[in-house]
Amino acid sequence: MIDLDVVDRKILDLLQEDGRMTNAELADKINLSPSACLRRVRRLEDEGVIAGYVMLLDQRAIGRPDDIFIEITLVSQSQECQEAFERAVRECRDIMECYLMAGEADYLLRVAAAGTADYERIHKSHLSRLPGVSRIRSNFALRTVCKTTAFTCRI
Amino acid sequence: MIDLDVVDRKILDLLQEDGRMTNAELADKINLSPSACLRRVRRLEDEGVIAGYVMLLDQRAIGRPDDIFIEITLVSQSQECQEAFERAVRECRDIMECYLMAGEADYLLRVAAAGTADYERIHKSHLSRLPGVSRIRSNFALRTVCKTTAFTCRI
DNA sequence: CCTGAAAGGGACTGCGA
DNA sequence: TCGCAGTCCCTTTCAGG
Repeated sequence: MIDLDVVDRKILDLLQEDGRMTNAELADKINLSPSACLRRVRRLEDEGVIAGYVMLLDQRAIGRPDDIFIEITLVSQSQECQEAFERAVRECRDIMECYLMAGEADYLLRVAAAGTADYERIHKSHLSRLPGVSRIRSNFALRTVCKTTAFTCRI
Repeated sequence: MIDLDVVDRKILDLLQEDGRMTNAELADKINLSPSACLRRVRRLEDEGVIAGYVMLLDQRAIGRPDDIFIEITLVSQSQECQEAFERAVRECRDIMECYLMAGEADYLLRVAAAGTADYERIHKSHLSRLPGVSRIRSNFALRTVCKTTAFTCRI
């Protein structure tokens, strides 16, 4: 576990909000010279604190506004069964997230779809064909209340 | 709904993978001049296709490796009840996502915690104090099988 | 750990096609 | 739309404290 000082936290907060902020602007906001600022950012990247930088698409604008959460139960929790299922999940580009769960269902998935008709297609051609599935339960999200990729770096 | 040509899709694919790629490198990869490339990126930003650029933190490295999915049922689905609940949710920095759901539970939340003890703290001091809650059901994720912020721009 | 200087490269704009 | 060319700013490294 890496320890982060106040300046590191400020850097992380700012870059979580704007991943393309220039080093010069970042340095200015934390009152540090650009070279010192860059060295800290590189250190955070090298240490693995910073996982990466990404562009986010607007789900609506690209025509996939709907989120569906899917609980999946497997016929068996054997290692082979899980591995086969997970391999297939990772290859399906409609599945945005997948978690192995404690509790009732074995897996929780999030799929992004273009309405119910598109979800039916995804269900038919992908989800129902995932190996070792015994039960699928789909839950539609009506609206996203909030969503963030940013963690609060408590100072 | 905006129509995106093949070049736009390539731009979106590349920037979703690396949000800090320089315009010069991006232009090179799509075989376009930097000025033409930059113009397209700006158009995609202005049109709202690109929602933004963010840095991603490694949940493990910052000491919050655990994801908990929480189904919440309200005492009433009246508009006031929903609004009060959602306002409180948006102010809680431990809640990473919240969706209004169709189906059994009213809301689905994701919380990032530092182990079960930390989740107990979050549950006690935040979740159980959210207004109008009748039932809370917590589901721990044992492992993240896959997770992406990137949509496939089918070419 | 920091600052500052210097070189090299990128971002952005205006113009002609 | 594109590409080109010019200007300005940023990135990055290195020397020195």
